[in-house]
Amino acid sequence: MGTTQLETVPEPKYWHLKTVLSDALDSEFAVGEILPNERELAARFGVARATLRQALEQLELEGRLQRRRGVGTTVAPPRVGVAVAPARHTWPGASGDDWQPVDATQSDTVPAAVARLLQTVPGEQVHIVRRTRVTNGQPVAAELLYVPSAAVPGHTEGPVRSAPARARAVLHELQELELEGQDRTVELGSARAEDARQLDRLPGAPVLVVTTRYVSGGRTTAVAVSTYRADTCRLTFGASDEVSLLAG
Amino acid sequence: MGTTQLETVPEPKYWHLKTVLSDALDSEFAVGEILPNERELAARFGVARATLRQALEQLELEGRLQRRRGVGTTVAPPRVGVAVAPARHTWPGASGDDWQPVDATQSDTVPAAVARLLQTVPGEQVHIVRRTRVTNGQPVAAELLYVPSAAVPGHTEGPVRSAPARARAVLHELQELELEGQDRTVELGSARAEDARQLDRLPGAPVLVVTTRYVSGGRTTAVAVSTYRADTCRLTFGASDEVSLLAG
DNA sequence: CAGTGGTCTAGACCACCGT
DNA sequence: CGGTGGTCTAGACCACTGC
Repeated sequence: MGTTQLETVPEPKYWHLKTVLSDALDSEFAVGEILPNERELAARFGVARATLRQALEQLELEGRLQRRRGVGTTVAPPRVGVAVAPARHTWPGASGDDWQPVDATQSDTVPAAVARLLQTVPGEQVHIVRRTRVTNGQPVAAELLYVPSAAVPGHTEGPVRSAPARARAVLHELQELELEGQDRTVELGSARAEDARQLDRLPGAPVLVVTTRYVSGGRTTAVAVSTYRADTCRLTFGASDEVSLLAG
Repeated sequence: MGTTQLETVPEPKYWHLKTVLSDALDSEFAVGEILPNERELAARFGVARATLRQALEQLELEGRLQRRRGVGTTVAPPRVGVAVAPARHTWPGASGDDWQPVDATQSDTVPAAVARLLQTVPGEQVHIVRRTRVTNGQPVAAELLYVPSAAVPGHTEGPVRSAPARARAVLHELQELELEGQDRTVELGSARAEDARQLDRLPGAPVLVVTTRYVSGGRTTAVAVSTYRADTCRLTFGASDEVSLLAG
């Protein structure tokens, strides 16, 4: 450094910091390694802690770092590729998907965006199935699946069952229907408090929200809203995961 | 409030603020309307400006707000649905896509991730085509398309052409090849300086990075890295856009 | 308990936009 | 030029983790 005369177009400090840290991560740190704490890093770079944190936040957003309160900041492993669109259209809960049913409830109020997709009227009963997706032992996604009760009029009123069993019952009924099509949207969101808990993140953490519409009998029969951890996930669409192809 | 006994788990102020602001946006503001400036809002809510900004940042991330330096904070329109995966596989630059070629260069160095996908060796020449995607007059995405020069050995050495013409030449050559397949990944990233300029955002702005692999002749023939504005875009995959279906 | 990251404050200055 | 959002500082306290 010395007498820095540079910065004709002053680059924000945190931006420059991010670059420096990023290079250091590539060359001097191994995955899982713990970085010095924020106060020390800030001192080492001669900036306020808030500025240092701005750089760390960006790197975390890009999946380079992982920070945990009370523990420290570690170097994150490369993002996991998670398959979102299987080769053939299938209902959620079809054999082979790696989602785990959590529970199921019934409600007559759903988010406005979901009601619009399902074309339900206010007050109409809808099953809400919660599921989790786990990859390599890490939770990567939480899902809420909305199915109008009218679409699956099965005899689910049997004896009291466990929460996962109720979820499985709804999913099982879906398989009976003919799936005519599906489409998806992906957008950025922030984790609601409940999702955050499931994903082992703080509320507000960045997530990729995948909304899937399932079409059967000429109408939207189910809507799944899946929230994936944006810091650790790379969503894959199409033929196959990059890794498996390169291995071939 | 009064003597708030609630909050056994105290909710952060900025989180609560975000909720309050979000509700206010729904009920009291119209799209495009300008909010009071940050200093005034902070005073009105009795918090430091930094705290207020934390809430605004989240709302901007979710596409509810739009902030511009020197101008102010406005209520954002709903996110635009942009089709990412067409019904049939096509090469980039096929007639009908709404990308605009910007320029094309040749280089022997590409990002490591791209080189891995293309299986190019260091030093191998690769065409790099820049394109922009514009929807409703707003730039929504910037793209870098990488094509190994060996894959398109056409006679592009003709007379000097304009930058867009060079780009079109490469794209045109691609159409001649048979496209055998493609797959995509979507992940969260932050805008590089150059992308940020094209997208009319500040560097580091959150973007959705779509990486498309085009397969021809049994190998990866092209890789497109498209960065979409995460604040304004909702990527759509599959049959069709939600809007067009609901309209039917 | 000590140490970590997360939240919050009250200020300052800068870069940018429109008038 | 005045007003906006963007950056930065130097502190403080809190919530969580692990020993």
